Amino acid sequence: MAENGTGMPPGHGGESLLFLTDDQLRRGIEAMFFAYRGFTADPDRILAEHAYGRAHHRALHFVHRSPGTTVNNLLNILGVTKQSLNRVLRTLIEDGLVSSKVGVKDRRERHLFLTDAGKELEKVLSEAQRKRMRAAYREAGPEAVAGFRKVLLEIMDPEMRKHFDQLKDSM
Amino acid sequence: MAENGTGMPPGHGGESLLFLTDDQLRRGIEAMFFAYRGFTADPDRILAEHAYGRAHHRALHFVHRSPGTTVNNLLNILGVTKQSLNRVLRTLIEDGLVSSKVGVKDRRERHLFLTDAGKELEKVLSEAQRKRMRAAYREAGPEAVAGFRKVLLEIMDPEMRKHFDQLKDSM
DNA sequence: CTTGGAAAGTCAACAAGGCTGACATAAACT
DNA sequence: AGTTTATGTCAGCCTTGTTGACTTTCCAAG
Repeated sequence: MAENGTGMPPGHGGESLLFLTDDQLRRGIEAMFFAYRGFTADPDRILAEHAYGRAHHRALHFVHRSPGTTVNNLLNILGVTKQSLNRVLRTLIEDGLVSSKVGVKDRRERHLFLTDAGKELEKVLSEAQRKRMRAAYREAGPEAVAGFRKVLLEIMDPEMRKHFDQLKDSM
Repeated sequence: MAENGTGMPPGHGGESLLFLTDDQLRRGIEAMFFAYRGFTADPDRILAEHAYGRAHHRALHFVHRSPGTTVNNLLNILGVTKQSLNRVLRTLIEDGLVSSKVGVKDRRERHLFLTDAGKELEKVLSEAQRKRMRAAYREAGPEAVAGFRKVLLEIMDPEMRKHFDQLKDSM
């Protein structure tokens, strides 16, 4: 036992592989768990006031991010079934936060946009979330932030990484 | 408009606050979202084979981490209601993965332990999760990992941070 | 010693948000 | 004309969260 997870005996590897020990990895896993709770806490509180959930927030975020995106594209980004997404999208459309427009080139497709009310809520939600991230970034400093981003990129599934990189273009 | 989120006009602040722009923060938020999906993907697959969910994984993790912990302590760490936790705990106990022992000092309390079967499953789950984290850490390098941990700490709610730090002691 | 209250468990009911399967429609492609 | 694709919708199921009400056990303070 006393497995260090590096596949090498402890004490070997001159480049100091101590950050790859099982204990260090376990701490990172726990940090991700606790941090994600904080990450979603502020938007969750606001959403609850509007009788919405995290699923609505995600839809608002990505429609805001890629105005005119199709339902299918959103499906791939969010990684849920169309039935799940549709339920959320339908309420957002009914409530006048999202508008759905038939495609011009391919009229089977629906292109999604935020209405003014949708932009309003998205802004409130994202500003609450950014506020916490901004404070965290400021405390941690630019180099820590660079490392943070670097590790997160590596944790992603390749397909999710692809979506993440594609969003970059429209920034 | 063109709000940069720093509360300062763009171009000011000699210490390069570019990493605090709203766009940078938004990228960080998206990275967290996509990365968390990857973070949970491997355990989720294994759990599905056993007809368990993420809630079972969390319970197994923290009971493993703090053997003999009480239900109440677990409640605080996980941040759910006792009814939610109880449902999960009950199935784990019925399935012989967790054992619950009446406290000696305070006999109202139940102290939770993993059985051999519970330790087995916890190991499979955590090794799957660590495998991905290990690869990510290795790719990103020790300095990035330090930054990653630093930012995650800052994102946590103070109360969650407290729990996180308390776990450290028993490591 | 009695009683108040904390810790834990249980039952019931409900909601969000995942899932599958089946089916409809419209439009594009071959 | 027939097939595939994009979308929407209905029905039903599961997990995991919630609230509220109630019981049992048992420590501890009056």
